[in-house]
Amino acid sequence: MGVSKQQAIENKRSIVAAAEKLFRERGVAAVGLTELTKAAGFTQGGFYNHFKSKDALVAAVMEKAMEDGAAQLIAGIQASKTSAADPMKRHIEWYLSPDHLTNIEAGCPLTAFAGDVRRLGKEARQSYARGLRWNVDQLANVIDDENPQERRRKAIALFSQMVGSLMLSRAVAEVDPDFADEILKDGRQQLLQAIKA
Amino acid sequence: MGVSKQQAIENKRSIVAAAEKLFRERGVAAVGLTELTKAAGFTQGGFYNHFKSKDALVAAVMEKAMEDGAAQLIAGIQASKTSAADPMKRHIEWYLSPDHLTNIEAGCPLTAFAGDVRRLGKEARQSYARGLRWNVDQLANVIDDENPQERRRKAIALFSQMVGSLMLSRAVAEVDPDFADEILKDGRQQLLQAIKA
DNA sequence: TGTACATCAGTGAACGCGCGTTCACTGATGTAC
DNA sequence: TGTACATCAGTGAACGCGCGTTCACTGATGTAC
Repeated sequence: MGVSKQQAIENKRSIVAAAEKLFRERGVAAVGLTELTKAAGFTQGGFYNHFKSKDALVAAVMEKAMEDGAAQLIAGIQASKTSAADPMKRHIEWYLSPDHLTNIEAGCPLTAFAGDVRRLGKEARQSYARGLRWNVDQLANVIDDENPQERRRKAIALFSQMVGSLMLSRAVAEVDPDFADEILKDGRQQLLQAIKA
Repeated sequence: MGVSKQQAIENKRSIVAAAEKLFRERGVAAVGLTELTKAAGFTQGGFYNHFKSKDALVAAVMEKAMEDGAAQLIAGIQASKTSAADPMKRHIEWYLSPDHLTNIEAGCPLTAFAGDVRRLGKEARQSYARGLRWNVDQLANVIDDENPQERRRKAIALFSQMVGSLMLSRAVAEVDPDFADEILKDGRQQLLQAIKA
């Protein structure tokens, strides 16, 4: 009650941030606005000063998640350049790491929302599709092949396998951790082998 | 009201069948028991004559989905044997077909529930993990390699890519059908190439 | 084989609860003079 | 620079609604004699 415009903008941001974490971890449908605004440090009523509906928040969250994912990918590629490492190798090793397996909240949004996105609002689905297109484009740029079409094909297949390995590993992580490890390790090994050939 | 034991068993089955369709399509959290029992042709109250909770139904649905998926896979492999086709090739072509893309209700349960399973009850998660293990075992059996360990490794990587391609394709199918097609086609092409090498 | 009665699948109203959303209110911020 | 007032982010109670679950009930099925 009585808050500077600057503070209001930061508050809106913290609602989006809290929502992103909760949506990734527990699913969009399972998280209510009361819980969500409380996690951001507010009461439910103020929510509608920032968003016209839960759906609008979902769209904002997806947009932000895609931006964060993009920034993460660029940072990884840049770091590889300065350290003279193979960016694709580095990316695969991070993507299929035990760390990324556990860290859904801050990991790749394309895997985190892969299951939910079909059921979200149109705006969120469009953000997701745009994010995926962008991701594939970036990967294609660092793939070792002189044919651009072939680079794109490889990028799509590579990324599909990364997403599939991570999703399946996460799916069984709690009840069958050994199997989860095996899936992750195997995906890493096969992909690293594939980019050498 | 007043129903033969035989009929009661069939009614329970139709609750599970209706639930499976709805859960696959819309997600477990988003489907209520009232809607669900109505879809099966009953009123909500009778539900608890068959299951002690929604969670128990979810477990039964997952169990049934895994059995159906297993039967589907076996039938596919058998059909390949009698027609002298390569079972893996046939499987990939079916898995990454436009038909399977659309038909979530009757398609592979491992992809259909890949996003949701982490958030379901323990029994359901265990069924899923068991189903995935079984699926990998079956695929390993039809892979062309004399080393059993290598067969298993290839099976895991292959299936991960199938799941990833199908998930991503489905994720963007509604808002970007061209891209969805590209993902599916590309996955198919790359996988068919991989099993030849 | 026919009758009397217990069983129990299915009905539909009701329970407390949390959902998304609305609203009258508050009070510090930010503006106009 | 100081005062008066409009703005609007945040509060917290309330809305109708559907959730998962419970319950008293019904009546055909299935059993005991």
